Amino acid sequence: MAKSIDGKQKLNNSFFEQQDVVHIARQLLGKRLVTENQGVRTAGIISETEAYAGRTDKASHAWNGRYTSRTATMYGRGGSIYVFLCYGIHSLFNIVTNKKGVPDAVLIRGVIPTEGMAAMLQRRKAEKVTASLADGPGKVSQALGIHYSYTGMMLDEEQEGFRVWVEEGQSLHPGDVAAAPRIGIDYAKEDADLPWRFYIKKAHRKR
DNA sequence: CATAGGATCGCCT
DNA sequence: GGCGATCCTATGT
Repeated sequence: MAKSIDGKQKLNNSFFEQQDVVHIARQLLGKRLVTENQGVRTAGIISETEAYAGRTDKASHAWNGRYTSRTATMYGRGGSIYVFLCYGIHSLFNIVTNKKGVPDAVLIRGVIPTEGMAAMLQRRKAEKVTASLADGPGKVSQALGIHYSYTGMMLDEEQEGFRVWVEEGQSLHPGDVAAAPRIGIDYAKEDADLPWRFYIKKAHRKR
């Protein structure tokens, strides 16, 4: 396992090649998501995730084996990133999981900022660091400088001055974590109520 | 705090 | 041509 500059353990790629995307989504809570963009480093503790279970999940872009130029990256190997444009404005950041050919992914829906506050404030056009600075999937990408054009890269791969990876972060107790239905997927019908969104309960959040 | 409406564009039909 | 794994602002309670 490689160590980053401040000594935190980067997650091994085998973590993202596990087969249970729901389990991975839960385990990512408390981990640290780090980016470097043109030399600017920003990071936050992952506080909210959602699992999307590939072909068998009606809420997934890859439902029923849907394969297009956009969703092709979901079929890459675990540990690659899937970033897509939502509502014409927002880049939504996912980490692809499972083996190559199985289009599972975890959407990162929220982080608690820990590093690079000045850069995140500037990108978010905010003046103060608050709990809402990066508590939504579009906000996460904006704060961390993740653009949808980066889709298809591997975690820890550098391209055009950009790199993103995941490190060990804070340990959580089972009671710190809540599960709930995913957001904005009413169209998924019988899959819309699956409790595949995970978040750190607010009372347990800390730096 | 809750709700409503506009922004904005690549992707799929 | 329509829409979305969202966010922000305005307005009302």
